[in-house]
Amino acid sequence: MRDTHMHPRPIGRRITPQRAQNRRLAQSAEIGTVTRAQLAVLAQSLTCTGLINGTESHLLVALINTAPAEAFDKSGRPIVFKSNQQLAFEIGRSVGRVSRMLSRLFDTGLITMQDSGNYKRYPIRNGEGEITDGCGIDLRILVARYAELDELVRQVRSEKKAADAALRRYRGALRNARHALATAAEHSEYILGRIGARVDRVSNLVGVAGKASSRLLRRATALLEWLVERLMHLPPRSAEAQETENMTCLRVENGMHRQITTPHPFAASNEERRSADAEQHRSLKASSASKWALEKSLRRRRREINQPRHLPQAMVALQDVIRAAPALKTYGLAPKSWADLARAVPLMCRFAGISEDARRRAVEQMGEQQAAVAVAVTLEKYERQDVSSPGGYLRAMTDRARAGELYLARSVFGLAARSSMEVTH
DNA sequence: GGAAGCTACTCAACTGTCAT
DNA sequence: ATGACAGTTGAGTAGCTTCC
Repeated sequence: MRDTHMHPRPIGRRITPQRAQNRRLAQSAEIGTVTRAQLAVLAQSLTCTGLINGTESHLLVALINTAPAEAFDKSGRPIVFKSNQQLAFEIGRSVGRVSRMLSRLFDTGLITMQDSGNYKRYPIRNGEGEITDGCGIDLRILVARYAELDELVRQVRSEKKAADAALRRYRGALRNARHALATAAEHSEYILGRIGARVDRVSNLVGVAGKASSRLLRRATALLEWLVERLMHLPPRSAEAQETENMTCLRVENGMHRQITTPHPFAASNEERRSADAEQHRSLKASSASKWALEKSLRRRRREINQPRHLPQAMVALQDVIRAAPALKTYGLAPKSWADLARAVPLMCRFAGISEDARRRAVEQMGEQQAAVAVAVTLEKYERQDVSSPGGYLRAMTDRARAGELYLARSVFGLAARSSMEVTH
């Protein structure tokens, strides 16, 4: 049955819980802690985080530059009263597009807006003519979120750098491996064929290198480098050296590691060619057991990229978490992967009022993924008013995790069941 | 003649939908 | 992703009518 109280067409800019929350956040901003120039630089950098696109960034920069620099001083009020028409003219887009982009920026929490009855933007001044408030585009939320957004930009940049480095190193390793195969004369056709097949297999598993995850690339690189070293008759690396390259864990985690005990797996003597080949087969078999396991783990990793990773302790799917915590949707969060959910943790904590310290401890104790689930559960319970102190609730969960008594899956499935009951009734 | 009230119109903003 | 269009809102304003 249709709700007769609902207007068929909502009039004016919609006020969602998230927008209301953003307004509250804007009011808590400490003006004077960030300059206009800093915000302009940040606004230009935000495109790399995926929060906004280029046009939205352009509009945001235009808004920041519209407010006088003094508006960001301690006694200032960074509120913009420019019309959509003027903004559209300045950024070379239509008025309708500007209106929509402002809504998007409002949703993303990069601006807030206070509309007047007739949508006109105007300042409210005190007796001395100073602007104390106004109906317009409020930039205070940028000041409030500056540290968080700046950190996000830095993080994304460093991840990109690491990903680029992994890509370059993988391409180099693949080139080296193929070159080593082409120039290696001292091995039999059979051995070269087998190693060549393994190089091809690694290359196929990685697929388009530019689209592969940096973790997958690093593992593939390590495998290729190992194959080259075997072709070059280099002695196996010491455990310490491997550890410094963050490789040890790769072998330990598959649980099938066999340490290479033969220092020179490929004998060179012509007289002993036959037996050496046999030895090579054996040593390749033995020493490559761990590497073969590594290839298997590469395949597994590839599957994990497309499918949600299961929690080590509780088999919870991302969809279960989303069903369990409709508050995520309420706040405009729609994680498509575990990484998305982990990235949303600072924002969720902000919405729930969970302190930085509580969040850090949860991540340290549970790991990013499980902590993200715990924070989502806390946010949902806070939204349902089941808990009055979300920070305390999260700390209690962290303590239970430390004691090995945290069963997040139960909470997730319980909340999901409650949500589906509420939907059906 | 001036004040008050009514009406029609303009303006600036929003959203939904459709086409490109 | 973007622009265009239709339909909506309420404040502001101009012009007209009515009343004192």
